[in-house]
Amino acid sequence: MKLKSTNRDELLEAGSDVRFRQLVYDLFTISTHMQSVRDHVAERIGVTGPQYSILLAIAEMGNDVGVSVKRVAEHLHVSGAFVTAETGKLIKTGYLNKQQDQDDRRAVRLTLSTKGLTEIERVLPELREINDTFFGSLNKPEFEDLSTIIAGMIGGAERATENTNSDG
Amino acid sequence: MKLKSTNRDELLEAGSDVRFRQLVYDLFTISTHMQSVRDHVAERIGVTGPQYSILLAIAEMGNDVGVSVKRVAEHLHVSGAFVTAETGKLIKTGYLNKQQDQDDRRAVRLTLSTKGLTEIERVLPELREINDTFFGSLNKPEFEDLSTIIAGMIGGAERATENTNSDG
DNA sequence: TAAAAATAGCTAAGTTACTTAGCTAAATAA
DNA sequence: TTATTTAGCTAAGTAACTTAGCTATTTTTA
Repeated sequence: MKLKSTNRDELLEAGSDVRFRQLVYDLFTISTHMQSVRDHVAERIGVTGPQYSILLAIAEMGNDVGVSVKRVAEHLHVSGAFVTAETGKLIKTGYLNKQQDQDDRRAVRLTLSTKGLTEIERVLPELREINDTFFGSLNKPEFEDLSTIIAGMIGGAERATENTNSDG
Repeated sequence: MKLKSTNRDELLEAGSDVRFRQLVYDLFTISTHMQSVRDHVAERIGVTGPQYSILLAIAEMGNDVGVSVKRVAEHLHVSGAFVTAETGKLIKTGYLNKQQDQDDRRAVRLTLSTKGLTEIERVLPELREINDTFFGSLNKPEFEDLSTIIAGMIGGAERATENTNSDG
């Protein structure tokens, strides 16, 4: 079976794309494991995986002022409706607070509650341990190379998927 | 907000894990885009994303002899039941063939049908174009570094998730 | 400045991609 | 030979989303 999934010489070895395909497969595998970690940590603090992502997004993007549903949705690459639904649950279970944005009264300011903050902090030591195992193979230059290379790929990844939705 | 999601000095910059967290976030983003590509290519040949993964797994793992449900499930990190269900649909729609394994009559040998093979090949030129955009930022040494680093991470990723299921 | 268009969020309804549990049949180990 | 394990299948359920359509605002434009 000849599959040859790239034309670029840079990604071929002696004309073969075997290493390239292995890379794609490995990236999938890593991503699966990253999801498992996230789900595990989420479970520890009593929320689902996606809910944990939402809590973290708010923590990272500005828990002081609060974050809109839209910003969370864009950050996580999910629909606004989904964020509305899940943040609703997180409010009901006491992890989040929500206020109307006084500058734009259509919008909303989501912030972590004390419970939300506490729980995120409570799980941090375990998260660090897991991450240190997960990324244990990386030394400093590898970490830096990987960061740089992966960050550099985002643009291409976006461009590659742009024309991928709905056209002929 | 101090989150600090790793203890390892190698992953910190001036004590901050900002770059590390960005890496984790970027890996998630890349993986989302990879999924989009897969779903798009799948749609082109008339199957769902997971079904396309199954077809590819069989193509890669040995379409000549045929592949068991179990091997496909392990390769894709999904349950056997799911592979049974999806391959059932792929047989009904004519992309796959299934025979009993004569050496182990509990087991099964899945192979691509002519249609399955043809469709995979028909979409290859477009897949190559997409991949070349997606991975367009990589030059040869970057590709090699990335492949090596990511491959090296698999073990740690597995170890990190091992104790992540069900224990206290 | 009034009307038109765009934007933020919410609700309802649906879909997809899975999983677990329990079964049968065959293979392997005790 | 019996007990255990393994491969696959079926049935039932669930989590994680999506789209479409609505209302209330805000922004644009004519």
